[in-house]
Amino acid sequence: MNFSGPQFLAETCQACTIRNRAICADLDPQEITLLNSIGRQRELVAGEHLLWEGDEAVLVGNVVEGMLKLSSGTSDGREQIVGLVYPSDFIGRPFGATTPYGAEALTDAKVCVFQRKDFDAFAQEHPRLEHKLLERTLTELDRTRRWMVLLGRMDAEQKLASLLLEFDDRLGASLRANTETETFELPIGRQQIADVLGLTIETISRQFSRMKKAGVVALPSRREVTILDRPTLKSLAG
Amino acid sequence: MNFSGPQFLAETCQACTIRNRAICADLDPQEITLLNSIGRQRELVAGEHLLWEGDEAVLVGNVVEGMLKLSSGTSDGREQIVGLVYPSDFIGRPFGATTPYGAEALTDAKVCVFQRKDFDAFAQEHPRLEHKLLERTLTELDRTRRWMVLLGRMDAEQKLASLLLEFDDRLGASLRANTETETFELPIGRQQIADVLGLTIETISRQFSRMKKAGVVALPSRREVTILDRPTLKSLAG
DNA sequence: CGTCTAGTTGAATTCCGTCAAAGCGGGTGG
DNA sequence: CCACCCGCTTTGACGGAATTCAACTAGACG
Repeated sequence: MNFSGPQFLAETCQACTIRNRAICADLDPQEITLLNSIGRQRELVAGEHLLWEGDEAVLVGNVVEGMLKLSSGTSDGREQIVGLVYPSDFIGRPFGATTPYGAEALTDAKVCVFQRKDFDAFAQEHPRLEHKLLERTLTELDRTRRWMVLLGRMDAEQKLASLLLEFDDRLGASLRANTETETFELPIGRQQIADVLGLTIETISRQFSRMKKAGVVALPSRREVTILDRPTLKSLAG
Repeated sequence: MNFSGPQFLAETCQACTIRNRAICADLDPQEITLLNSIGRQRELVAGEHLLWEGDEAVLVGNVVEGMLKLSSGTSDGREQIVGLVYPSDFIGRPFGATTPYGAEALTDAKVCVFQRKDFDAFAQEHPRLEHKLLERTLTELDRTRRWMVLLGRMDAEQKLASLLLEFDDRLGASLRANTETETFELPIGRQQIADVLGLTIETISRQFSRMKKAGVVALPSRREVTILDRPTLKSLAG
């Protein structure tokens, strides 16, 4: 089955939920059609890899739905998550030989993918696209550097509080059960929270328990968090 | 005194030592002249700030000589260095409202600076420049993410060993006393090494002492390091 | 020669990691 | 429908690595 015909995908693009937030925003209809002709939608199930660390960089894309993690392994087999990728975020390494980190779906996900060399060529000829990509990359670099402060200078409590606030912010309306409550669904399990924050699963668990006992959050289920006392949570985040 | 006349700077650019490594490489003579007309050279003494964290982003530039650090402070007054900037590296935050971290000269330095809005406008009209900047930003993002693995998952010994190897690599010929020895000059003091690695000055000092005692490095002076046993140092870095 | 800053070293403490065991919950098969 | 199982999470006890606090030392500079 081949979905890469311009016709089919042009329609997909029109209906695309991230159409005006992703890097393809601002392209004119003709450019969109052209971009369509080189890309295709790909569905990932939770746990499926899109990119493997160290592989040749063959794919780039845009996340349409779901969440992915970017991660890098250490020599002793542990892992550090170096980025979380949300809908409308760009993924992959254009203009480079190898992918310096793996990308794995955390939830079922939908990604609009391109062969890197097709994308590179297209980008070179469409400065507006490159400009969007540049802005996005600069923003991502800022975010990554803020994260470095977290990894380098914060204790376990500050790290977890910060992450919960970030989830609450970035998942926003999309994954929140409804707009009235302060409850949201965690996109990742305890082990991966640990891998994001540079801690162990036991430390995460203990910090959750402490926050629960202190009445700052409630944990209706393993994958849900309710913020009971936002000001305190913010102060814990430092 | 005004150095911003096209004439003067056009000549400066021709003689620029980083001319073919920085983002201005690949521009044609006409573009260079134009770029000159909006930029100027600025000399910094060690310790001088080029950008303040949180300030409005007014400046961007290229480092010509010397080294700078990018850093972000924590609420309790400690600091995390989020990037080291070497000659030919780009510095500052184009297309953004505020500078998310401070930039301070570690050594006396020479920087080719532009008003951000002038640079933004120029970049928008010169896709080749934006492309260079994009490549550079992508590379910087990769480097930053590798650093996250270091901050999140390595112990003090691995962190310091990794940093020494990076210095040895990146300072290369430029700051190395001479090409035959394994000695190089540290661009930063103990406190700032600690701020790079997310550790304290005491821990850095102890790790240096351990490596010295183990015969892996020698420390001819506070600011010099000699690598005596590179294979072991590499294995310490993990 | 004294002062000042940067770095080193030591002792006590704290936080987090490690190891181990038990608890929970969702799914499957009897 | 229930019992069992498996993976994930929680909790506890302990040890170790890094921080903290504090005293001391080495150079640099007047």
